[in-house]
Amino acid sequence: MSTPIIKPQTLRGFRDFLPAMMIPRLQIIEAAREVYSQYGFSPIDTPALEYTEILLGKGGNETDKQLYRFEDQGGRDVSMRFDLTIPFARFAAQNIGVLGTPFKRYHIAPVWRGERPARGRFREFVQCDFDTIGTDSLAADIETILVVHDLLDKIGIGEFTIRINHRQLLNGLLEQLGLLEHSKELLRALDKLPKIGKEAVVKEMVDTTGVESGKAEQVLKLAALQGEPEAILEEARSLISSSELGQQAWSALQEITQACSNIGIASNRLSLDLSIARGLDYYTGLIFETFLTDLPDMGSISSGGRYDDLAGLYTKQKLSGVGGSLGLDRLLAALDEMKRLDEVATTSQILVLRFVENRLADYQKISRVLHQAGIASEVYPEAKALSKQLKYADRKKIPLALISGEDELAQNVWQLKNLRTGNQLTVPADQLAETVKAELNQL
RNA sequence: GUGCCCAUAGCUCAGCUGGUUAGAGCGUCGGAUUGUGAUUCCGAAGGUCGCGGGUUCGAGCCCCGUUGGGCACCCCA
Repeated sequence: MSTPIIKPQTLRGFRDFLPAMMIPRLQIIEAAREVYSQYGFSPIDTPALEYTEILLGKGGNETDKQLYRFEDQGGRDVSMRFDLTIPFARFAAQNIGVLGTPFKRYHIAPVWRGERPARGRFREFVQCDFDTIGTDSLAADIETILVVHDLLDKIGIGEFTIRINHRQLLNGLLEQLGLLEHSKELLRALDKLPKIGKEAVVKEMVDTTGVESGKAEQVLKLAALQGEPEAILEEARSLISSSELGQQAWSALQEITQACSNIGIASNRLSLDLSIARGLDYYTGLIFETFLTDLPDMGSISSGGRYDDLAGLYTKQKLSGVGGSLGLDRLLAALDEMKRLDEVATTSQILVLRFVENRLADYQKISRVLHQAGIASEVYPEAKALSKQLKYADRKKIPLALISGEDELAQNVWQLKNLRTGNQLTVPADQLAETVKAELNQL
């Protein structure tokens, strides 16, 4: 009787990452780090676990946040973070004294939510957040849009649209209509506009708040505006004219859209969409979501906005800010579906074949020479038939192979084979690194 | 958390109204080819039909539960 084996399985909504998925994953993280750094955001990290009271704050309950919550070995009530913003609020409250303002950070890390998994939705996923806190300047709002734009552009995910809106514009409208007290329900209904349509939204508004359907339709009138940002703003002007907050929001949106346009953001990539409401209640100003043109139903792959009191729960110091988040795993699910992921199974650029068994040292030595020249090289471990070794390179999609037996070793030359083209060159040892580099550049 | 659909070899799937030893393609491994891969040819391995229970003379197929996946609500990256 052998020992019964334990069924290997991962938890629902949790996943393994094979090299073919992990390599593009790291490429995106690398792209995000580059763009964030270029704009002056600094990296930080925080613990995966926090005191539950920190994460729950005042509003919201445990099931609302879909928390993984438990008691630790010391009897503390702890939970796994469900986003990076709340931990950042705690972090800022605790550390802003030594950091100073304005403070710009980025944070790339996994978060956990015990919600039902679906397409592009997992229980463990990585967010790539960036925020600027300690300034009310619209410069930071504009920069936030630029960062999202540059990052998605760099990743090469195809066409996308960043849809922006402003919380106070909606509130201004509600104020003018005398509906401010119902803003939460109304905004939640409004958020569903693209999905369920105008009539259903009006119905939900009436059902949940008891407002007259005529007023609900007026809310929709603003949200349903389509077209160029300038035109929409022009239309919206009169709808919020009696609200001071609304007018401020209006000016902010105008400044943001104009700045983006002047800076050179393509007009199809930034649109004003007054139906965007965002579920999260801490947003108070600019809000945005980003959709892929080819896969709009994947949901927003990057979203964020401005808040005027990030850390009010944890400190008396008022910290306003603006930021965004890129959903790495949702983005990867989209890339996967669009068949835009490279089929790469290794990072090696060249495979050194172990042709002659007792010449291993020569093969490892040349591999190190390549490493020192910045080339990713590996030596096949066994002196199997060359066809087997080449097949390994094939499967891993390694583009080059280095083949040398006794004859070449005696002459101090190497056979460099390009596995994509089948071409083969005889290269003297001292020219190998540069020849390999030249070959790689041509791929 | 509620409702619905799905689960057969590493992958994609076939398997008739429940009826003997469960199949294919691709992949893997070995060989044709002891100095050259992704083509071709030959051969092999690999499944307690997700798991547990029930109905039945008999279950991959029917019923219940459970785990995992998908879709719609909900929420969101």
